[in-house]
Amino acid sequence: MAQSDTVDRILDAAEELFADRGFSETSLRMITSKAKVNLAAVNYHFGSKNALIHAVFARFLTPFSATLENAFDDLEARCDGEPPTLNQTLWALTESAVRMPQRNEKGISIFMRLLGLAYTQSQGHLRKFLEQEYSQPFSRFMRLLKEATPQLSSVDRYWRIQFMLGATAFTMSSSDALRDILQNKLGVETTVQEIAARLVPFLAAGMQADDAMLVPPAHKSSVA
Amino acid sequence: MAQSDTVDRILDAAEELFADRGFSETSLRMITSKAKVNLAAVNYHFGSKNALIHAVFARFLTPFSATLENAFDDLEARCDGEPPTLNQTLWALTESAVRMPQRNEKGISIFMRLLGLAYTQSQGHLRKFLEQEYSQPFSRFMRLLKEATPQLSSVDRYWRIQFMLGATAFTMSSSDALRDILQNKLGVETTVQEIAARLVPFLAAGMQADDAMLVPPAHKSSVA
DNA sequence: TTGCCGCTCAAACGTATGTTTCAAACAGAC
DNA sequence: GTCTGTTTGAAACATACGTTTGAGCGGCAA
Repeated sequence: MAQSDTVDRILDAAEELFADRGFSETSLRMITSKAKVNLAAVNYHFGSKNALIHAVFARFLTPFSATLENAFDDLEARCDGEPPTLNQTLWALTESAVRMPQRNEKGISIFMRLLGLAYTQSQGHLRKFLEQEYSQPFSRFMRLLKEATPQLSSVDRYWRIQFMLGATAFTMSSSDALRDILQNKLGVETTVQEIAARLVPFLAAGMQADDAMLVPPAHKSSVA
Repeated sequence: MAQSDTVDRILDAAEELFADRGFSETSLRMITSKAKVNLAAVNYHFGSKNALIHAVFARFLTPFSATLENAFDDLEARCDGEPPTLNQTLWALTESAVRMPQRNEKGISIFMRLLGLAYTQSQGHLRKFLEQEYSQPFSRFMRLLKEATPQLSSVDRYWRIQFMLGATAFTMSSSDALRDILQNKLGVETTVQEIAARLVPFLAAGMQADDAMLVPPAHKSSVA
């Protein structure tokens, strides 16, 4: 009761502050005062700030990676030997993300923004932690992508996967701000699910673009 | 002589360190010791750390935005009234970036990584600075995108532009790391030009994807 | 030469950070 | 109630940061 309350309050506050401001821009004092918890509690329960960062990620990444494995299991079972298509694979991923139980209404966008920060703010320890902790579902996703795009060379596929990651992490990480802008400019409401629904076709199309065009087009030519 | 030497040495060191480690993770003491310059020189010549960050961006962004305006002028002149195509617009942008005179061999990737960080590390002051300093070429680019994709609804176009920005900023902001990984895994060397050459077709294809697919594929729809 | 001004330098300042300490409060078992 | 191990609390610690200070240097005009 006492422990888990404090621990969870710290995790909640840290999660939100990290997502808002980044890791090194968020101090332990901000976290503990937002969580209404004593400063020393962080080091007592987690050991260090870096370990707290890891715990924040583990709290949502561990159940998510389990959900994702199940989704991949289902998908491969349904496909019965045939490799799943690119669209199926991408949808399995996004549906797993969207279906994760949310702690609050901002849940999924915090989730996404943290993932984006993890890749972006080159915190060596975090990268190492994520790699050795969650390599399995990641590798599996990569394998599915590979089987779904046999026409691509390894190098092309590698870069296009980075492009997908970037579009996803970036968009999701600032989806709140972007949604607000859209609301103000065009008077349109948008849910995270709708953003995902727009993102997936974009990614799939990019992933499957003709890879012939490795030099700038001659000046007149254009995409039909 | 004395002044410009110190100023440039500071800018060079800051540029490289910022690109390597981010802004708040880079201290003035790291910068001045790398530049072999006294600590106080930064505040003397630039006024503050934030002003130094602005100066680093201004040094390459000002000539770049001039180059870009010229490229857009040329493009629109060549098209003679017709709106430039999406590919032409994207290539005008990337070629302007790639052709910028480089200070050293890492020039362009530092340039790219800094731009990525600018979007990613939500440093309020930087964003404000860039917006009010370089809004013109940015707006022009947006207008060209709009004219090149008349088939898209405003909302679709809005989100796809965010996807493009994300893929670009994210990839560029970690292009060094990604290049290293690729080098180790597949033993392939990659230049920034080649990354750009892979990125543009990806973006163009995503931008022009069929926008029909706004729900997951049929089998077993799960988002209730 | 003298005086001045732009610049550099070592040192210090005030503040904020992550972490540690140790006493007090607490809970549950006996 | 007493003991025991766990959790909290206020305070301090050492360190790093951005910034400021004031003395000193060097070239150059008068």
